[in-house]
Amino acid sequence: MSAAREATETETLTGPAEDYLKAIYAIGKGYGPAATNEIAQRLAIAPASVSGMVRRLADQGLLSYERYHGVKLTESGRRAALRTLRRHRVIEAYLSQALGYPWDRVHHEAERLEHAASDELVDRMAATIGEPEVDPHGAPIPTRDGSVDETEYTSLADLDTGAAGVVVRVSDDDPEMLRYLAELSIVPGKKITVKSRAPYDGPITLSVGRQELSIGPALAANVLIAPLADRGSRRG
Amino acid sequence: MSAAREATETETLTGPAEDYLKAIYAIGKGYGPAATNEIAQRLAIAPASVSGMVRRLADQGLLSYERYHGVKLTESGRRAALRTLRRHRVIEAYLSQALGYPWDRVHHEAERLEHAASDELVDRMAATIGEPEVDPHGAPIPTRDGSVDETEYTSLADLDTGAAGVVVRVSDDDPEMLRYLAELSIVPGKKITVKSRAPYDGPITLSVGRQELSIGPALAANVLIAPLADRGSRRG
DNA sequence: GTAGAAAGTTAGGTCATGCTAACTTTTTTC
DNA sequence: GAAAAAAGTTAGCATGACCTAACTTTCTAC
Repeated sequence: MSAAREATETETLTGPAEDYLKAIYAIGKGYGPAATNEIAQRLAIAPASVSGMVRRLADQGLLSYERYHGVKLTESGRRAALRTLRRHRVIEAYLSQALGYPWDRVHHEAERLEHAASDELVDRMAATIGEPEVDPHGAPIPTRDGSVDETEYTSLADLDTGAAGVVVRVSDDDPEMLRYLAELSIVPGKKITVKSRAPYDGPITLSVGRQELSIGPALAANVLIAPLADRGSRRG
Repeated sequence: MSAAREATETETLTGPAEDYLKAIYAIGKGYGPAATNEIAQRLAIAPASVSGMVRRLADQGLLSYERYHGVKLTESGRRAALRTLRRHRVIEAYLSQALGYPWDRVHHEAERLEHAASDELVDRMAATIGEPEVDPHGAPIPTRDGSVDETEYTSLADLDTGAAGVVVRVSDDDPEMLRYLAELSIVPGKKITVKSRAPYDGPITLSVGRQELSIGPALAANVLIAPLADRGSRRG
């Protein structure tokens, strides 16, 4: 409706603008709407600040915006978000694999580098470590041409008692949590079975490898699982 | 004299501020004064813009400044400049050695990354490629604790006819020039002998390896040489 | 269906970084 | 040593990105 300027595609985005697009992408899972407050919270800024930036991004044709209602990425905004996401995740993977960066700190470093690294650098990094498909936390890396695996996984907090699955992804932004998860060896690729769940948001008891352990639901919510069919899984 | 705020050292500098410090360092070779116009020219901004930033940097105790006269880095400013310079050059070396980046483009990429990369990342890069002492253009890399090789070399434009020397360093910021120099194999480490010099800023004829070639003085000025003692150098 | 809560916006301010135009100071030149 | 040139500065403006405070709109609950 509004006369949004045609996005010139080559137009270079500022660091903060890229951060907004990433946040909006994350909230709406690529397509859905994002609320002002939620964007503000994710970026740790005041809601009032979001209104201004959102207008600028809308002017650039990166998102559609109607006052007092949420924003949605346009196709061009989605592509821009995915470019940044690709950078971020390739950088994370590279730092981890090529430079031995600890997995709890790659996110922080990548947050700054993603705005400075050229596409060529990111592509060279990806090539050097063998075109990875996921980052160190299991998040899928968008391809150069902007496609991503958008599979939605169940969180460990929602897995039924007795169910088993493989950890596919964990939240990436809390170093302390990441260190704890690594300690429990809850890392992408690990098989997990839910042994029991205490009621009233009580602890969830798991078996991971040959260990048995309990974690709170808040932590479990940060672990995404690809469920395994129950029947036939005789090997524990 | 002026009540400069004590530099808190950990205070984080903005990208532009780091660029100013680098420029001032380069102009004054670490210690000398830098003129407003020269800073402006190097950073490709208007002289009027320099006055403002210079005041801010002086307030932060990074440089000493007296109106209408040049600026000089303070000890703290010099350290900050060297930190940035170390980042820049380590990144250049890393891009070149670890990622196969062409030497004419590492400068441009490093210009942006140097403001985003953490010290930890830079140190890991340096360690990974074996703690290099120079960048791909031959510029010395400052150490972690802020010392640099400050040897001043003669430019190829100033070398006498008949004199020989080894290329130690070339300018890093003009990709086209770098490609041309590489073509002529005028690269750090190469031995060069000045065969003749045409008068009135005419071409300089060199022997490089088993080739003989002529270059203009403008290009020669961008090549720094460590002279070799003439006598005894029987092997050409 | 209206009152209060929640969400979102505008108004007005700040800071860093740049700009141009007009002015001042310093340097150079004869 | 005075006039012209060069160098440097201030004044005033713009932009991006943030802030708080005050206001408006929308949603929720009864």
